[in-house]
Amino acid sequence: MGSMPNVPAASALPRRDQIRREAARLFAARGFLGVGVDEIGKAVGISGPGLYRHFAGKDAMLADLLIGISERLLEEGRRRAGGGDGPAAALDALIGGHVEFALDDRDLITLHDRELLNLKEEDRRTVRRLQRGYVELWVDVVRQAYPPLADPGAEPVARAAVHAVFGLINSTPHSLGPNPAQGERTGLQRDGMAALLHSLAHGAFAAAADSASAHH
Amino acid sequence: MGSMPNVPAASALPRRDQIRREAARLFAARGFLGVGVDEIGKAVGISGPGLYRHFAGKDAMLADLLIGISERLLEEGRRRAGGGDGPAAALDALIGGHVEFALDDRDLITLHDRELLNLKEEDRRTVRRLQRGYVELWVDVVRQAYPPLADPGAEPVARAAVHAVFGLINSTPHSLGPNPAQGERTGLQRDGMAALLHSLAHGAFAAAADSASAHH
DNA sequence: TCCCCACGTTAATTAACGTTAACTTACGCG
DNA sequence: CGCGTAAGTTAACGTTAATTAACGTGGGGA
Repeated sequence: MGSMPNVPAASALPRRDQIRREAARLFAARGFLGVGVDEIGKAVGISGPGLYRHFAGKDAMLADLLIGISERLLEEGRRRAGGGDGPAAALDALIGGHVEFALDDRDLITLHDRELLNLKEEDRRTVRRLQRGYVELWVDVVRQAYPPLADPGAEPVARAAVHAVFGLINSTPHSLGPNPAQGERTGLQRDGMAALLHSLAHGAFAAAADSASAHH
Repeated sequence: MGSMPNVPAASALPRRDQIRREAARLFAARGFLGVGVDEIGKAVGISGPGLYRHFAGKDAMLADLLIGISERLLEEGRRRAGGGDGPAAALDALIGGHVEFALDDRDLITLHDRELLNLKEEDRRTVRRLQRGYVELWVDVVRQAYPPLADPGAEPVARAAVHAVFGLINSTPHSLGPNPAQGERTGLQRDGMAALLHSLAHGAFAAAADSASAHH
């Protein structure tokens, strides 16, 4: 217990992270219940129950992935929202961060709202608490950036708009083929898609603000 | 074979439709692989293998649901797009139809892009063909309604925007609680949500058009 | 040198699930 | 009246999957 001889340096990535990556890929491709532990094991070069040296079980892998991504989103969101260049810049930073995430960690984004129901109650509550915090962060920033949404009666509108924009940005897994290899498939490479999603998000929020100011 | 004595009229809904509804509800709540046939049976008042009198198997139920919804979407989409009052009205009608669908058939919308991977190859191809047709319909109408998107180079932008707007509208299952009982929970009842989603969709398309005209 | 522990392996256990078989019941029709 | 068929029932079968047990191995301190 008094030594830390752990400097892998060989396969560049600790076993645990390697398992995380492959599990995320497989879960995203065929669903949590659709992939067996043997399959995950084979993907990292060990076989089946060997995984239990690194994770308490299949459930624990999913929980680790979902909690991890939720924490990263919230943390990075807080960092970006606190950029201190005014609400408009903060919203821009939030959108940019979420878009980056959706484009670069497609597997996790997919799992994030697809496999919540396969978590045990406690982990599900943890993830939901983090998600709620992330949504609140966005709602606050959006309402500052678009004054019509700051009206107390417009709070549900702002919240719904935030959820809708998440759906919009998270739709990229469906828009691009399942392979992140080359980005040249249907036209529109990564950066173009990022810019477009950014515009769409802004357009949606602006429309929400118009809608709110017209309604009252 | 020469008689049609089938006028149920008792439970208002033929068994087959009752099974469809409960299966959709359960699949949406816990995932296709997460619910057993016994559970579906119990939900309709018969037990387990009795379902095999109405469907060839669990897979067949899912296939029926996904093909059914895809056909309905495409058919209704074509009807609405052909309203003949110009491209702007056509797009409006398309958006309205999809929003109605997302609000009134939440379970099916959820399954539609969540359980495609649990279909057998042939059924999956069928669903994808229908989905592709639906997307093409939208892309055509959007490009007519927003001239900057009609530029040949803007076709991928239009397509991506359509996918993103689907994600936006389909996000309603996450926005509302799991219970469609009363609509008064977080504020924003059904019609308000419908109007908001409509505005957001338009805002997103307008932004896509701006983006495309700025880029060229 | 020895031994401990991280990291694997294969075999066994247990539970669940989809599907089929065999059998029952009610009822519309010739 | 009698019979065929639609619609169920329960029991049994075969598979698959997650987890646990029991066992192996190799390398780094004391």
